Amino acid sequence: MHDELKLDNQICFRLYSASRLITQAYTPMLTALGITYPQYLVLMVLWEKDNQPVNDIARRLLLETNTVTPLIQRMEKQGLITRKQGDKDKRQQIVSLTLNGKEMEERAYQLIPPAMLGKLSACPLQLEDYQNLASELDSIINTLKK
Amino acid sequence: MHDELKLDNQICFRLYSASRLITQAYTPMLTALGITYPQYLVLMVLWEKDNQPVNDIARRLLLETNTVTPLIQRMEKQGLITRKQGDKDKRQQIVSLTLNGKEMEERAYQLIPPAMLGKLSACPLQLEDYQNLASELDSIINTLKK
DNA sequence: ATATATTATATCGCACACGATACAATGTTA
DNA sequence: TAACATTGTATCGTGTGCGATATAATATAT
Repeated sequence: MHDELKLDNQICFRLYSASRLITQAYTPMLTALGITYPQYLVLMVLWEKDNQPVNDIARRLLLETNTVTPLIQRMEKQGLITRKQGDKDKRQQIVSLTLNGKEMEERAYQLIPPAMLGKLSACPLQLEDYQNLASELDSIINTLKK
Repeated sequence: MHDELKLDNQICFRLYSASRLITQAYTPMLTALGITYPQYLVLMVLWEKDNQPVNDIARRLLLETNTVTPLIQRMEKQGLITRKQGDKDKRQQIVSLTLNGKEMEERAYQLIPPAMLGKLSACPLQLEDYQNLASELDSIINTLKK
């Protein structure tokens, strides 16, 4: 038995588990808003800057466009965003928030941060630990992203 | 614009991205072995302890059995594992490694750790940082898991 | 200007994740 | 022991992720 192949020695398994568990923790609040976690990510991108082409959204989220295209198609059906062909570049599809999509920001702000604080209140990590964690994750992300 | 809803302030988005990127980094080696990352996780569980029921594998990976069942069905088709009904409890399906599944451990050991070391060689994190990261992720995992 | 290469998006196929549900085997209780 | 609850696995439906491919629009090069 090689120690390198033990589950408990794998950073990757920890990342995979932590990512799934924290997404699961978001789910009840997101369900109340009628959205999924990746849809929430797209909304956050658009709340920061509206009217972006698919490509920019995908790059911001480090996702492929063939993941984002069906995602925003579902969001369009749900009335959260609209799409229109770009003016300068007719290949682009510019994604814009609907009123519904814009109003969801305030509801998310009221709902999600306090609920997540509650869910992580039993976690022994301090503010400093979270900052370290963020910095370590950024190192890994920057090393591995194209 | 609420700071709490900025993508760059989200630990969850970092976890989600780091998890995807590091899984992507594994993919070329796993493809060479003919398996996926979740299948690799199941193999690691069985390399540590063979002949386990579906439920124990799922619990070890913090996954639901309705995720693991189709996963091991595909692995059975590929000849990596076999399933047989439990003796004491006939509801259980005991999952066992085939010779092929057993032999993959040595191939994985030769292939994966050195390749991952290479891919992360440009990462500025030191051994101590990885240990901190593991510990911080464990805190989050233990807080959120059932 | 035209042939060629690149880019932006979309479609398809496959493998997860997971909520909801079904069902048989086991445990529990009156 | 008969009725009921629980447990272990499986099935189904939906929504990602992503490799492979297609297509139209744009950029580049000759």
